[in-house]
Amino acid sequence: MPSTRPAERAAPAREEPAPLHSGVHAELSRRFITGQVTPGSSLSTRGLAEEMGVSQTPVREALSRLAAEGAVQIRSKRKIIVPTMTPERFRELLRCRELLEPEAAMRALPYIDAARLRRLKRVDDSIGSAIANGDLQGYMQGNFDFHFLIYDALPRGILNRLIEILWLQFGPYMRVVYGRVGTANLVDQHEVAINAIGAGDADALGRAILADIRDGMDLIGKSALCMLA
Amino acid sequence: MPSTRPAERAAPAREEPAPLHSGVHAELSRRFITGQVTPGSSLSTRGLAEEMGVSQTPVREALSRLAAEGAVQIRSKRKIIVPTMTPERFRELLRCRELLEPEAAMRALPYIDAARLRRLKRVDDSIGSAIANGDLQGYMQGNFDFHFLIYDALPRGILNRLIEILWLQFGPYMRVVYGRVGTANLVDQHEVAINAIGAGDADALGRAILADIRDGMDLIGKSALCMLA
DNA sequence: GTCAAGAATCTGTGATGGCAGATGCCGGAG
DNA sequence: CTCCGGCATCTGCCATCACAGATTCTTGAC
Repeated sequence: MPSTRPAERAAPAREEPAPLHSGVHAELSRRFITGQVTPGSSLSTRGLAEEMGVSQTPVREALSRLAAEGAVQIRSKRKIIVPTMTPERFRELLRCRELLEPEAAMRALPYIDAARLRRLKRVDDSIGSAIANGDLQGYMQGNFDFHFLIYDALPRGILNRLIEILWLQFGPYMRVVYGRVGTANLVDQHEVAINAIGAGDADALGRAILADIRDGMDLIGKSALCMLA
Repeated sequence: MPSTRPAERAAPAREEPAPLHSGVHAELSRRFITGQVTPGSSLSTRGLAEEMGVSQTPVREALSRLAAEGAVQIRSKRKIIVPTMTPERFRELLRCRELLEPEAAMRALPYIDAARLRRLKRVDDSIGSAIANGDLQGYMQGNFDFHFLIYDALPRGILNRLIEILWLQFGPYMRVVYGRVGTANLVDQHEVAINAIGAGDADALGRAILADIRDGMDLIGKSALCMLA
């Protein structure tokens, strides 16, 4: 099972029950990263509470965290909404990714061992089959797992946390873009990255990650034609 | 009857009371950024609630946000603490700042008008007098104001939000470092930055911000001698 | 039919109370 | 003196209720 838990890497060995708000936040994060929420839609504390079988209190706490992470905006008009998608915001998101992710990958490279590299290849395969099956959600989950399998080789990083925040905001947008232009024309930069890792070539790895992000940048250009709201 | 407009709320704009948790978060953020909390210390929801005259609920919500921002760690052992200071963490914080802040400054440069430049000079003066008076808290507040007066010229940025998160984690550490090595040997890169802004020289501005951060890096090196925990 | 007033509902927000685990203090046994 | 058992206290956590603004639906007037 791929790690779907973004932040909270707790609950290691002890049989200590994880706080409910932590579970709610993990579930919501998964939905955001896999694009199961659409920009502009609204969430409600009561609705989510009932859906997840908990009270409002842990849901509110989780939503507070998501608000701090920029995944949701809390309007004073008694509305909690997913930020609407604008080309400017999308572009800035990608530029921040360009700034952080190649650096994170290059730094993490020395810590990627053979086992992790095998897992990377396995995840990349699952991404391929997800694309073949038109499984958008599976593709996005795999894409997330792939990138963070690299970055998290260097553990406990502040840098990785920042990148995670970007992905939380990024997921809902990507969903929309993929829904418009499809995933067919995806060039697989992941294979290039895997080869760079195998060769221990940090610069090549950084370039591959950068190219992967730039591909997303191109997608928005292509989808900008039909994008108006 | 010429249907009276249901509301002519154009002019006065009825003031909407800000949520309590928002105020609590703002106050706590200020304390973190100005170094009024010490690494390793613990906070309690009830204590802060009583101190600020509110219930636990808004305090918990504010602390959730601060946890998402990395300013506090929420231990499952019924403790919520300010992260302890380690040289590695301090170094990574500074490296993330190096990555983001020069870029943010260079991007914001075209949006800095004369009025903002004047405010920058005024803040820089206040920093000088704070140093002269040994007012550490005033110095840190001024330093924060100075940097974000630059970055926020380009409004509503995701990048700025990431930088703010870094500063929230940075404040408690800086307090400790300054307390150890003092603020006497601070070279004022701010003046260099102001001149670069006046000249419209983006590269020079980026270099000045970078040098300002590197100075902090040097400080930790100097204080590493007496740093053990 | 149109449209506005009002009621029912839904929203985030905040306070309260209580649960269970962790901490600390204090006194008694050795 | 040391040690340790138990109780008082403090902790985060969560459910519940109440409140006020916003939204939606209904209803009644014209």
